[in-house]
Amino acid sequence: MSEKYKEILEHSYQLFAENGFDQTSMSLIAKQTGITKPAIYYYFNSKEKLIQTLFGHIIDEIKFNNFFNPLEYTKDNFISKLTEDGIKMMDKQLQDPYYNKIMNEYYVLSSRDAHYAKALNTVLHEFLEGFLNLLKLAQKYGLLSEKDIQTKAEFLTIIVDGLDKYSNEEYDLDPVAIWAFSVKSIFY
Amino acid sequence: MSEKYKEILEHSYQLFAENGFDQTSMSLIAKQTGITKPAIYYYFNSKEKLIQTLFGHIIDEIKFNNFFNPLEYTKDNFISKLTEDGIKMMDKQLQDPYYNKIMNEYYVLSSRDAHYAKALNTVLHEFLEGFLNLLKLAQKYGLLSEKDIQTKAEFLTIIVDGLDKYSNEEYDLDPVAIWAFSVKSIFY
DNA sequence: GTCTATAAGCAGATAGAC
DNA sequence: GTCTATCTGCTTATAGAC
Repeated sequence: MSEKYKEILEHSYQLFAENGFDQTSMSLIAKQTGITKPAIYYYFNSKEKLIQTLFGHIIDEIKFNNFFNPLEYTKDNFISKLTEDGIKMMDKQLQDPYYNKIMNEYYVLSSRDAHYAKALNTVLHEFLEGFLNLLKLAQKYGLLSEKDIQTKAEFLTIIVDGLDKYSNEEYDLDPVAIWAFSVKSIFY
Repeated sequence: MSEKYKEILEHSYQLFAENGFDQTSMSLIAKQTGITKPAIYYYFNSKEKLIQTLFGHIIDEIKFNNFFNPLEYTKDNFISKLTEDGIKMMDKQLQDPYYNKIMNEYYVLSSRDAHYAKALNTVLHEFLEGFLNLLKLAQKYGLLSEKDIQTKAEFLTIIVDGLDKYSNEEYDLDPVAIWAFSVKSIFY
């Protein structure tokens, strides 16, 4: 892929996050990238295509396996490892000031466009299955009863998603404490 | 307040939820309301003013006290009552197909406009304080240790918010089970 | 590949008649 | 209060030169 192509995507990411899709014109993206509008249309047939392409790249970054690796979980480290990995995930997404904002944009899009809804649903289910597998492993280690496994996986998925939303300075919640408590509460 | 004024707000609510603020023109709102665009400007100075006014009305509906009343909580019914009220809240918001979508719109707005951010933060803190008071009551009843009270209140707030988001047919999670589990997990 | 110039349309908002 | 008509500006997108 060409260098300009990547640059356009990078500036789009930032500008869409800051202003939203509708309030970010192709002209503004062009200006920020240091080219003109028709140059963007050379790489992307339409604004919608640009938004879709960007979405594909973002989706690839938020796979469950990028944050949680079952192979690293032993009987002894299980609870602390799960706590730790969740915190690392929050930290990573906090370091990108645009991540949360642009995800909100795509979440709104998904409520009106089945294409986006389907993709975000897939991400959700990867987390669901990921946590489910992790909890089954915990069960094998004898750390967990088989009861409520499905609910507990859904529970963790929702918490992870929610903490993301509230993990910034605007809200004075304590996401780390909440996650630690959540993890602890499934091992009773 | 005039009848037309209310009608404009009602149609705005629906259209903003369905299409988003930017994709909903004043012309469309006028058309749906059965009037012309200048008639809307007679009631609202600007589109922004319309969006703000609507926001004020919505905010009034999502106060903690509309869903949870501490006076109804006794030592015996506490856990089941808390579970029940949470479910009622989800049900109520599910019955309005526009609620979630328009709240997403305002949430996105809040990430760019301090006015909206402040108001939504207030709502969040009312829930936080509400749950905190409820948990202190539970503590008085001897149902709870004083440990982690703050974290547990934040925990419930985030769960309630997250369940809202995933309480619709698109996602095959089981919000009732998750809420029930969450409530149970704070009384160990 | 990247540009200048431009098309075609819709947005928010208002003037002024009734 | 509500209308018709209109202004101004910005939007996505393209034609065609270099």
